[in-house]
Amino acid sequence: MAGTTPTPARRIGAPDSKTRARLVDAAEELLRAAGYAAGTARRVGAKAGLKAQLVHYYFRSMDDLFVEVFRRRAEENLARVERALAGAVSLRTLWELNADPRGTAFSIDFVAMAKHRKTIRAEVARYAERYRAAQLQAVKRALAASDLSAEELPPIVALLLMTGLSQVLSLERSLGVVAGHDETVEFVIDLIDRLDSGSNATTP
Amino acid sequence: MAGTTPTPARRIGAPDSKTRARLVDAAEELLRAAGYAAGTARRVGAKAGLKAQLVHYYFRSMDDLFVEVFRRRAEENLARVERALAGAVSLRTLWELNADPRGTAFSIDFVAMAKHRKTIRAEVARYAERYRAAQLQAVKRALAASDLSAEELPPIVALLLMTGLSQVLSLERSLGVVAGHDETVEFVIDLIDRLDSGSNATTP
DNA sequence: GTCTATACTTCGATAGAC
DNA sequence: GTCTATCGAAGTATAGAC
Repeated sequence: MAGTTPTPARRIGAPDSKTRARLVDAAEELLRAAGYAAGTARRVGAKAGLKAQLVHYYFRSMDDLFVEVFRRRAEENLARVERALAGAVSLRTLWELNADPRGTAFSIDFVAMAKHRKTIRAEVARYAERYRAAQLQAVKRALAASDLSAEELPPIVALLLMTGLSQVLSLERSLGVVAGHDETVEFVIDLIDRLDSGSNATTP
Repeated sequence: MAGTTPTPARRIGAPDSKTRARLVDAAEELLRAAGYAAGTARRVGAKAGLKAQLVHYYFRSMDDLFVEVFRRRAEENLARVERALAGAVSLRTLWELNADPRGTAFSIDFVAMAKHRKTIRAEVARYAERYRAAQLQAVKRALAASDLSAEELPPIVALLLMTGLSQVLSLERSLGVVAGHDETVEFVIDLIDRLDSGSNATTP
């Protein structure tokens, strides 16, 4: 994984430069507000109040910049989630972490990008795996505290259902399609609470 | 809804032109293979073996072309689904329709586009609503045939869970992240089959 | 009705000035 | 170590030739 860059022909700015950080900020804001098609060096520069060429001084390519944007947000997100899941945790907490729009909304563009740019795909996949692993541990613990056995509801199934649901809700919301959302969320939270409190006798 | 175009300043080619259809084909193929960032007039033209300028003769803008690509595929999909859901239908059939990658894989790019281009968003949202409505009818009928009441599992909840799950599976698959997928699919299909056959006594 | 020559804007990237 | 002047390629769109 370390021999990917053949010979760095061009000089690249210091990783801890303040200017560099400003560019990453600007790029993130731009991607969030206007999607990845708007992620051009010129626009990033303009947004940061800097010359566009600086982008290419601090980043070998636009993809490198995008990866940096993603990585910074991803690490922050992971840290937040791992912190929240450190101790004993309820399914309710997990649900709310997943429903937090900070992750999803903005990552749709990255998933779209990931489909055809391998450096980005690698980054997104690595993050997805770490995120999944952290959550799975928490789901396992939460379900162990309920009176549902792992055969009745395997943790990975519960997790994928929750993840899928919050993703589809967030995605539809971004389209303005929200029919049935409230009802569904209410139902699921109710179900989750019953599992958390350890009595699921009548639950389908 | 009909007065959107102020004054068509430029001449536009006939909607039933054979050349036009070739361009739509090329664009669809390109989007599928290389994502929406590759959807440029020059590339579409090249792929179709035609001059790039023809794209602008047949479509007022690139967005118009994308809308056309989406609409054509969406209508085809809807027809296919409505046909499949016409008669009595099982949850299993519904699940398999949803899991069909023909829809999802390629629509991620459109959802990403939709977030920031309003003509595309309108088209995608309209499709999402029609698709949802068709499926919801089918879920209602399928669940009515099971021995689960609408309070125990509201149709919209079942539908959003299924949709979310197949979306998240497809999305992760595109990243190469597939841990737990097989197990989850097996579990869900098993659950679905039990519901379809009308005996869910022991189901969580 | 169909296509092309052309305009002009914006792109990523680099070589070289400070 | 930091930034800028500049390049060639690629982008959308139109006006006008067939």
